[in-house]
Amino acid sequence: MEQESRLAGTVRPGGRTAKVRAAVLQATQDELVERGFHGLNMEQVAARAGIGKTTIYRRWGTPAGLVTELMTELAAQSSPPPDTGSIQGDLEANALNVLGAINDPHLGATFQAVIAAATCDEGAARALRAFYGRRIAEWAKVADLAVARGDLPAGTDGEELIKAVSAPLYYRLVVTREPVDHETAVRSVTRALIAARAGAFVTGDPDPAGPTGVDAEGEVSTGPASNGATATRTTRRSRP
Amino acid sequence: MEQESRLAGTVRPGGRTAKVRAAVLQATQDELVERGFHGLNMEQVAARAGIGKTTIYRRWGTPAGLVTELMTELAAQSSPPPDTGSIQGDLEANALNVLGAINDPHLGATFQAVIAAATCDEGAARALRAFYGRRIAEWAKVADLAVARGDLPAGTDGEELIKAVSAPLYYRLVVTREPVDHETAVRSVTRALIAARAGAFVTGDPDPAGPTGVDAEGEVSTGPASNGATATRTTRRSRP
DNA sequence: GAATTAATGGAACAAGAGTCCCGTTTGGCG
DNA sequence: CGCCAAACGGGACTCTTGTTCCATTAATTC
Repeated sequence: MEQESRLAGTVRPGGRTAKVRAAVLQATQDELVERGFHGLNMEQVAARAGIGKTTIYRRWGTPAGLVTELMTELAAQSSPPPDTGSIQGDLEANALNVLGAINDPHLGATFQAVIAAATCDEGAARALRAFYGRRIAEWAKVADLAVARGDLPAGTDGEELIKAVSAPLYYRLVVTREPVDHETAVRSVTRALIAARAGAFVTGDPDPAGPTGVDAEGEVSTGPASNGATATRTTRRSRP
Repeated sequence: MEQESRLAGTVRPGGRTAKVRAAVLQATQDELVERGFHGLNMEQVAARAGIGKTTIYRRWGTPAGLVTELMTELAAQSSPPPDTGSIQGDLEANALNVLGAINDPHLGATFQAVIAAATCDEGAARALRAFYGRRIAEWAKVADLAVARGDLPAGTDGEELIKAVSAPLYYRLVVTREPVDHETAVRSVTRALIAARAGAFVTGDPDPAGPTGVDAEGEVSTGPASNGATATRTTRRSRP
């Protein structure tokens, strides 16, 4: 079950351990590309890495553990946001960065694996949150710069904006499972930017554009039943 | 939660078979809520449903198979979009519908399970695409109505708009794994609507607002390989 | 470069998941 | 009502997955 799971060369970072780790992570990634997360097999990974399976179990415990460390590893390699000088350019850089990651065979497989792992393993979920928390916070800076330049309304929530740019891409990757292409990425930027310029990302202000006012307070309750805002509703209960 | 779901396609839709099916799907859902997808155990489901495990294996084969059928079942129960009379109200109804599904213990667990299953099982992936394809197409009609009323620019792509409203919610559910609340839903509507009114969802027109022109092709590079539009999905079946 | 000790590897072992066989039950139909 | 085919159930069986034990290897320390 739960092993020591001492992460990356904690105690003895010496050459052998590091080599084992590298070989295992590499094998894990290759296996993910070929068979996906659910096909990830500890014994198979061990064989591929040329490592005894005892070692794999001892250090990583489960497939989710392997994937979690792989994600941690990738997190360390993520590129910092460039400052292209325009918020448009920066957001596009972000979108294309995500696009590239999603469509890269290795990275795409890894992300999907971690997402899958996170639905069942708390460690993977933490790694995922940590990764995106950091990444989003980092990219949010470009929005702050834009605000400082006067390119965006004061008070714009940078993190929300970055999320808004990325969301449609991941949504397609994971939920609707459509191919995600360059145009999707660019459009996502355009749409988010329009909303941002209109002040829709200003903190604590859900109702920026007068006529588009949100009257909210529909309150949801009843399971999946729809329950909106204005006018008539055909409230229908689906089966809980 | 006694579902009398009878949907078959089976050769013998008679009483016993249907009861077995209902019991198994119910047990599956309960197990998903308690243990998640990766904890889904065929033997456990069989025991809980009071059904021989041979039957489970024979009819559904794998955990992914169980989850896939569960999703198909839920798809049949999804509620149709209301026509609230305003695009704002309709989109909010959609967002709250999604919100309710995500936050419902049973539905939320099921969605996450199917999403996880879809990353490795082609059947689950198909079911997922089918479900959202239908759902989105159905809700897209409210956008068409809005266009007819003059509430939205002519040529607005309804499906894209619906996706834009849902994406941030699923993104939070699956990727950043933050709680998804009412405000998130409402803001998602606001933002999408602003972009829609500005024409950002008009088909084949990625550059509606002049000054917000997209110069694209900046190409990002760094870190994760960037890659124009190569949609490589690596899904693979588990076992027969 | 010898001692010390963490880390690894291999093989046997235990647990469980998935399959198979075959007898029993049930629904459809004349 | 009685027959037949389809579906179910139980239990034995097999193969995969995960664990344990202990000898071996190699990094660190002095």
